Amino acid sequence: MKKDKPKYRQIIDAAIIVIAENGYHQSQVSKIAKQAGVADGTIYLYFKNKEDILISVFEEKMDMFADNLKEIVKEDASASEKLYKMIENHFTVLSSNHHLATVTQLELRQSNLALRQKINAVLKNYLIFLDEILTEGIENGELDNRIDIRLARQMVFGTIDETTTTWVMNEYKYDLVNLTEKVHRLLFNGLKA
Amino acid sequence: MKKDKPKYRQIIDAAIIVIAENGYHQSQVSKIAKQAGVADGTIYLYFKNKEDILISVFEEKMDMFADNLKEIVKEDASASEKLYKMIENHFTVLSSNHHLATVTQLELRQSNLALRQKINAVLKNYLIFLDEILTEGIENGELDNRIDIRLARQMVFGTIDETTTTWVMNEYKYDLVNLTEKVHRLLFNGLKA
Amino acid sequence: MKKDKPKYRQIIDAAIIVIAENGYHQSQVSKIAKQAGVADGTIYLYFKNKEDILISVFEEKMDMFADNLKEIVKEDASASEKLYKMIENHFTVLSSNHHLATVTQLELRQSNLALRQKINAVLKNYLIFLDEILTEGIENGELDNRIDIRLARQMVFGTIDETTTTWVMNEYKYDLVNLTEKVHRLLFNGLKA
Amino acid sequence: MKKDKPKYRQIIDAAIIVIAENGYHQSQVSKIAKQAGVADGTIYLYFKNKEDILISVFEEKMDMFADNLKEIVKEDASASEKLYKMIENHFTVLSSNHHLATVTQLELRQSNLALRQKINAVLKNYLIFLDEILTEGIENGELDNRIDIRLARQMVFGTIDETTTTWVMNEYKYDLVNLTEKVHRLLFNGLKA
DNA sequence: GATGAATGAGGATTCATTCAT
DNA sequence: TATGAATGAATCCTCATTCAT
Repeated sequence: MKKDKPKYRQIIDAAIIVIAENGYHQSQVSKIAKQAGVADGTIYLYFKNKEDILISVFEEKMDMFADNLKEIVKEDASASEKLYKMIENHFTVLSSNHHLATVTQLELRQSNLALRQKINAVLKNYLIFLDEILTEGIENGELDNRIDIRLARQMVFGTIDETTTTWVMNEYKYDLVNLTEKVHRLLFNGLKA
Repeated sequence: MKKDKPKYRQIIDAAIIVIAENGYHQSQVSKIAKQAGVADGTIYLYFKNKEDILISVFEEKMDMFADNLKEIVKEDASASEKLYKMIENHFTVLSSNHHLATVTQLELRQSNLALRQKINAVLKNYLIFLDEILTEGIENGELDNRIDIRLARQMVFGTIDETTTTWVMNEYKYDLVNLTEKVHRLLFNGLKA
Repeated sequence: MKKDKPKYRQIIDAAIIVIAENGYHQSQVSKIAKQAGVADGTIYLYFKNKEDILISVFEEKMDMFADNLKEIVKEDASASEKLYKMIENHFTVLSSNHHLATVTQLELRQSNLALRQKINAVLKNYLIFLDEILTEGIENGELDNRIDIRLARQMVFGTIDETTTTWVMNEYKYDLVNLTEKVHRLLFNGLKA
Repeated sequence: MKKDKPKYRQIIDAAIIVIAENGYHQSQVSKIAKQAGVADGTIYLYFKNKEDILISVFEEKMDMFADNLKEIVKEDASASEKLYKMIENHFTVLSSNHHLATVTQLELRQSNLALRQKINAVLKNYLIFLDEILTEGIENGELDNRIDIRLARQMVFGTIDETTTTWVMNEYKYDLVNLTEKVHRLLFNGLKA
């Protein structure tokens, strides 16, 4: 499996650094190769093309979010608590890796539509778990049963995403994790029964 | 004033059509010129460069949103009603112009960071009016005085934006304006006292 | 018409020189542009792509052969005389332009199959006139009526071509036109009644 | 001797198959290695470089032609008969191996000049025997003593070659060996006393 | 003001060859 | 002998912008 070889991760990590530091349009394959300490051609032993590197960056990192979220969903807790943990996890992961935050919130969005659609497919995994939290909350009477799951998901994701993007655009100059409680309150108030 | 000359608007309108139909990365200056019925060089008599065309597209159209919103804010109505009208206006304008919706929600986001930052500056105008609604609502006791205005604004804008983008990505196949009430309820519940 | 503009011919002529002097595989577009005294991009205002330059080189020059041959065919002369003039014309044109001879006999044959097939299509024009000479000669009893036109054409063209290629590979060190008479005798003996 | 080891022939045979099926420009060393069932690196234990493989392909197969021709020359027969057998042999060998015919008539000609010059050196062996037939024929009065041996050789070889190439380009859809008699008549008529 | 021909910088990708194992 | 992962040089084409007319 290519993904288990050390060079695969080396290149993924190099891509995040290069994109964060140079911007999407200034991240040539040769720059990524240099940062990864491999030859240009080596990139193509592990990735089909440049786009494939970018999708892989997203997949690898999104899996981390999804895995964490999966754990959270499994826990024995209220929907409110799970939502809280989800927001906290999202903010914590990105707070601890500014490069990754820049890449996901700003740079990757400059990619073409085809790539963005693939990225959205990856996002689906994440949103499935969010849907579970919402469904569960409605069933146990904690959330308003008149809410439309799809819209609710868009509110939650849109708010988290917009909050994170604003934080990145303000160059991380305030503490993102500190906002968890307020964001949670806004969102939960909107959803609760 | 260049903006008042007919060719200025011709080019702006051509740009929206070309970008919506061909995608951001396939919208060469020569294509826009052809659609506008002018020579390539003429573009540069009205716009500094290509980026300037795109910013102007956004400015022109955003002004329409902002102007509408300004009227809404001035009305004698509750914060809830104003929020409702704002969402409704946003959805109505984009519903009536799919080209414009595609351009603002998908295509323009593929532009580089510099352009996106300028677009954000334009957005500020819009968000200022949103802030007014929120501030007013807090002052008259309609909204929870513990809410953080900035976060609230991000929730409102993030939700509207995410909802619109999802609608565009689903190729307008359901009615966006119909969602106004549900979106309003979700948001207002999150904000109310 | 692009073909009538001076830059079109400038580029064609530059291509012949560059290919003859550097070989097919060392004839980069930028080299041709430099030789032609235009920018790289200008090439693409006149030619679809690199292959199109090469096909055009062949077309332009082959037309010269075909035009001359057309005149010869029209003359009031025996098949033997027409064949003689055809060989003489072929040898004379290439003798007077060593660059062109190198390009058609050696370099252009290194191109890929697709290009060679297009070149063959161009050759058809030339061979049609050759067929006319042969048919006429059979009809007036000058040539053996048992000959297969297609094979005869292949003998004539194959011999002329092989003779020319050998001359180019020997670096033009003997006089090609001087061989006309001997080549004509060999071929005509093979064909005559 | 490397040539006697089984892998040497394996690689030669693999090269013919790969080139015939994929075309010269799509016949990467790795593809030939795979077809031969060896590792890429192994190729370089038997051949100096890629060009060396191609020359060897030609050498091996040309030797077959030359060996056959040698036998023909030795026979006690007229020049006319020997010429007939030579043409017949040439057509028969290539008719029975379409892969080889495609490779020698079309694909190998796409190689660079250096390779083609080496191929010509290999051809010399073949042409020496042809020269012998011609010299003998002149000496015994069968052929016209005014013919130029070099030109005669070019006519014979050019005609055979052009006939074969046309047959390959027409995708072997008629019988090449059937043309022997007609080709022989054309050529011999050109040469006879 | 208007034109459109000309410019030229910039980058993803392939593949023959090597060499440590 | 045999392997195959790694190397890195090399090039066609696009398109925003200019400027002579």
